[in-house]
Amino acid sequence: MPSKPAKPKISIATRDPKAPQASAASIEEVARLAGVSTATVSRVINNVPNKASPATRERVLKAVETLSYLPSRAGRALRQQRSHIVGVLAPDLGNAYHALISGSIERALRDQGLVMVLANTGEDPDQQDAMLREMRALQVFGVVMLGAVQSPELEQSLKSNEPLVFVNRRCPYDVPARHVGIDNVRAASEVAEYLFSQHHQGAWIFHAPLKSSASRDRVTSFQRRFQELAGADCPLPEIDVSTRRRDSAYQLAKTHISADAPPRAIFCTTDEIAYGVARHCFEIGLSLPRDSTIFGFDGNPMNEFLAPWLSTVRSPYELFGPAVVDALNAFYDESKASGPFDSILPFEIILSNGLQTAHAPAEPEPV
Amino acid sequence: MPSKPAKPKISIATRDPKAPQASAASIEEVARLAGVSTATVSRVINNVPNKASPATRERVLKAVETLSYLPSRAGRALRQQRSHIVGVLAPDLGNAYHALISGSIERALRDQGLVMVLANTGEDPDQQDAMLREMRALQVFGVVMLGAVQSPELEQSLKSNEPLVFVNRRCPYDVPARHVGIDNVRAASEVAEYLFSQHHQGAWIFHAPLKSSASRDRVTSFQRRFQELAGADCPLPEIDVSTRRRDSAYQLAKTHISADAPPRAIFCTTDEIAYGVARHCFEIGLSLPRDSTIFGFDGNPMNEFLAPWLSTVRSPYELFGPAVVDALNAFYDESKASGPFDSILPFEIILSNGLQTAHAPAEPEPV
DNA sequence: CGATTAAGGGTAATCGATTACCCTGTCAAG
DNA sequence: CTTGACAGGGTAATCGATTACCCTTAATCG
Repeated sequence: MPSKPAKPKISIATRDPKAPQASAASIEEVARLAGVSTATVSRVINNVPNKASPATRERVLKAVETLSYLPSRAGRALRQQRSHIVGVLAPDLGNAYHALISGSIERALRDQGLVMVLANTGEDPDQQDAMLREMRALQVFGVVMLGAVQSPELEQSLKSNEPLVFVNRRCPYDVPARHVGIDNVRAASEVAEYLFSQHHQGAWIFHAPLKSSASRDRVTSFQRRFQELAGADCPLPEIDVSTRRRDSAYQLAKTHISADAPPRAIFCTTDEIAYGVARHCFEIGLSLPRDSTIFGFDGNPMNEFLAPWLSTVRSPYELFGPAVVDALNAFYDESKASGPFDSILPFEIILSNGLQTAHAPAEPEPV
Repeated sequence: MPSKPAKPKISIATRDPKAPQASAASIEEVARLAGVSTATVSRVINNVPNKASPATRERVLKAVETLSYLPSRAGRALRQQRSHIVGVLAPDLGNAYHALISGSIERALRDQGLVMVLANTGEDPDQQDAMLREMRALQVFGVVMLGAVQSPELEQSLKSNEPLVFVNRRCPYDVPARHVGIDNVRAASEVAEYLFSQHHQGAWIFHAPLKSSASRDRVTSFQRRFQELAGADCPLPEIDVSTRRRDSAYQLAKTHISADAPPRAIFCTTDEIAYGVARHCFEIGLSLPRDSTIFGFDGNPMNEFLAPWLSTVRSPYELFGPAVVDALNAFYDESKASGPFDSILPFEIILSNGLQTAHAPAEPEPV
């Protein structure tokens, strides 16, 4: 055999663009091949007990194998009035925190035979509403709200008791609703204790919009604990980064932080905000964490590589998926229907272990 | 009116966990309310021309509004043998590059009224196969392969001419297949030119597995161009990071790079790999980019904030979504069915503009 | 032995849309 | 006046599953 370039090990006949989509086998064909009715095939596939003898079962499974039969999701959903799809509504996949949690949720769903429809909502009520309607049209198994905002359809969904799980941020309406997240109050309190132990003088706070319960909890708990320790008149300047984006934080840091009197301690309610603040700090010649201790929230795994100067509260990303799936299943399990509505996951305080300094950017070199 | 705590502005009656899911209105009810047949309702909804007088149209739309009718996706999919779902198979949502591209694709799909099912495949052929089967069962509108690997079901999908679009990495089989990505060959060649202009002595290469066409193109093109400029005997040590993860790159950098003779130029085939290599460089006391020029690929937008020392080839994230949607639509458009199979997007060379140094990590401080 | 009960399995209704096919007017061209 | 063409709209088949209901057989119980 002459040696050939080996990259595509298996070669396929050239695709015929006009080849008809060989329509997949239906339950009818399986039934015919196995010599039983479609009812029996359905029962075998769905493991209905006492409805098929071992011999029949075997014949059906053999036919399924032969035809490589896959039940049509549409047929099933139409009849059962329920699909195996779970919608995940996330503010922004560009945010590592949301992307990681979505990833964790997807893996956990897959283990249950469910699939994830993922949508960016941009924290926009209209987009959130459009997607909630879409989820209804899909008759989803459940909806996961990663960073919900108030919106009419969300209200509607709550009223009709649709299977809804809120992640991280709690439900923006005052009704009982399932929730998965960390204990932001305790975490922020521990951060306050740590920062107080390092810098008794006070700390600056850069926070995301307070419409989010997570941001609120983090800010108020931090303030309360710090003032408990340092006295009520302790300065805790509060800067509202009106988005949750690093560039907004960067711009705000520019107007608030100057090299002559930099804050010795900075508490940011998310890592993203910390990145923006830190960028400015580096650009005015500060050295972190020597000149300022900066604390974030979320614990992006990338920090170890790119932001060793950042202390943060790490969320247990991999636990979110299973917890969300449990919360969804509870909607269909009579016995758990009124179980606990909150799933509080453990967090971890990560202290900066790297001393990293930056100088002002040089002029870009010409190509 | 007495002032009340204002957080949840709208209050909802306590949810009744046993409330029946008020089943949504069907096309039948709309037809009854409008006094027409379901056929007419369907035609109005789908804008079939010359099938409804303006008056009828109006009545139907009014009924749709009144009942807040939403067509069942399952009913539609069952009849049309095609859903409005697009599957996106990505190796890992924890990778910012994949997350950003998925986000862009989702937005573009939404603009077309399509929804995205997203799945992590972990570059595992078995998981990829399971998801490809799932996509068939869902009768998806199309499948987007972000980082495809060879697998039996993929072969099968290609053979049956399913609507498949490969992103970034080309199809791992040697058949015509639609592809969206940047011109890796040209990009790597330009990187080689730049690195040569800075450091004629040569460069080290850290690369992801060469099973990926993107990695192959980047490595071979870089080598070819650098050797054209520097001579064939120019040293270009090549280190295979067998995963595409930053921690693997970090470990390999540890065994290959020492402080006494660090490489003056390092070419990494992805930003993630560059992060791992850079971490080691920082830890042994190097200053980047002063001591080494390090080049990545992908252009994570976070670099501006967290890795200003990194030069990189930036992918136009926001262009991926529309390009992918175009490629998918081409499968259903007779006139475009045999159009160009490749959509090559522009890239941008980003040169490091920050000088940032790191010292070895300090002992973690006790809590 | 008769009456129950459980196992095994078939028949056909059902879910909610789309669409092929058919029918009725109207109007303009020839 | 006849003939088409076209607008407007209804009837019913169809997509592929699940499942309520029914039937037969065999085993069990008193």
